[in-house]
Amino acid sequence: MNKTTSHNIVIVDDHSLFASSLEKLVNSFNNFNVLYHAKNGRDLQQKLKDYSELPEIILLDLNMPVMDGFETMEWLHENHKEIKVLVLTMEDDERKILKMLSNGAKGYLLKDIHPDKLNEALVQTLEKGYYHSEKVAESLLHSLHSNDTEKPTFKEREIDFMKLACSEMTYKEIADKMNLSPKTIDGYRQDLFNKLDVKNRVGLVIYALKNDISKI
Amino acid sequence: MNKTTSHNIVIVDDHSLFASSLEKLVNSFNNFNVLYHAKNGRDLQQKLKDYSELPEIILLDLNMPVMDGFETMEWLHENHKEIKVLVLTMEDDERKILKMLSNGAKGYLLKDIHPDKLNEALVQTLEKGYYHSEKVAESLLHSLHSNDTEKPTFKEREIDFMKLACSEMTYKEIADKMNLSPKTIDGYRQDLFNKLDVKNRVGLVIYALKNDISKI
DNA sequence: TTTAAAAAAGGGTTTTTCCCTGTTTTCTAT
DNA sequence: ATAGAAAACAGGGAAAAACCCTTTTTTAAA
Repeated sequence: MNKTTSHNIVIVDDHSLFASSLEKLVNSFNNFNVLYHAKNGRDLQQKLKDYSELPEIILLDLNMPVMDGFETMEWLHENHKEIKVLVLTMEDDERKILKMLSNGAKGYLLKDIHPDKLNEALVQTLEKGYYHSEKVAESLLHSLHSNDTEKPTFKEREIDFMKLACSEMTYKEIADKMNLSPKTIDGYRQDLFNKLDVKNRVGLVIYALKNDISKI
Repeated sequence: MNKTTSHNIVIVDDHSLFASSLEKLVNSFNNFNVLYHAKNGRDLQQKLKDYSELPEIILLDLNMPVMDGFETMEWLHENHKEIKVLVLTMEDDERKILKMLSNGAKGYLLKDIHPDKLNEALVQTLEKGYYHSEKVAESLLHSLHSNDTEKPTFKEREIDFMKLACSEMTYKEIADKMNLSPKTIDGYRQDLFNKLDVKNRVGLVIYALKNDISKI
């Protein structure tokens, strides 16, 4: 492996064990080299300044403290359009995939993929400028005609509400916490009851727990 | 690094990207060598048979399809007591920690730890037979203290009621099903609220699920 | 700029839940 | 048998949840 021909990668992930492990893997690929990794978006901003060399590709996680993947993506799109970003996360939520891709991500990879796929993604991103797995393509198509009876899709705020509903809080308290009127919460509640075909709050709680929307 | 003095590790994790990455990391440690990785418990059973060499330490994830970490731990404890198991997961739930340790796990590590900690854990597990982080020690102590205060005892009918409360039935419907007056049910409800220190039915449901009184 | 859709609120009613306070029945131990 | 304790039953009233229908505000799109 010749260092002069190798392409620089940066990993952004708060799970340092994963990041360190991933670094070894990426370094083992032909012509790829991990410059450094950052714990979150803020950390990345600092390190992009501190290091003279810019990466060609950033592998970006979504769930991070301080500055998450969404914010980071927006900032990179504004300030470093030349860096190609591949999202690398466990979240296979359709909404999130679409959000990141429309914010300029060049690809969306799930953490349970085979290492060869990652290598392929990196190579293809350099060559073609993007990489889209079958899964992502599927999601995109699915989102176009999602009239089927499968898992309903939730809005961000609905998910927030469901999580809070899985607690001893009253709806009024939930409204306060979400900075919304109790009436708006009542609207979310009603929509969810209809959408999920449940009769009351306990039914909603059970649904949320069954589908890993909330954990106890 | 001398291969004859290096200790064999096996990784059990369905996230193949993480597993492959972790393999590189572990191989980079002094005197450790990853034999192979398995996608789940079933896969592990097969590979333990197929390979002539047994690992000294298994790094085990919890959330896996087909055969999860809990089942796998039980099986290993029955059939391969000589292999030391370190749980490596994202779940920091106290009950899961206790469950795995009482099933014979030699340590419990979170995936966001620093790589050095993993190295330390592996070394210590070989030397002392176990590795317990501060977090795990905390959980154990906490569970001991909470042992005295809690664990209320339930009557048969109270348990029946709790199970039914974890459904969309109203108290009236539960009363019908249990052949009791709604007011009697109201009495059970009240007693349980006081006994368990919960505010409302959702609190009761969460308690019942957490303590395996009811399953969903 | 008009239009349409989605999100957020409001008003008002019924049902369920919650909580306090009791009475009656059942069981059990002396 | 009988007092004491637990279990079952119950009334009244306040609060929360559930339900339904309408209106305003925000957002995105044509």
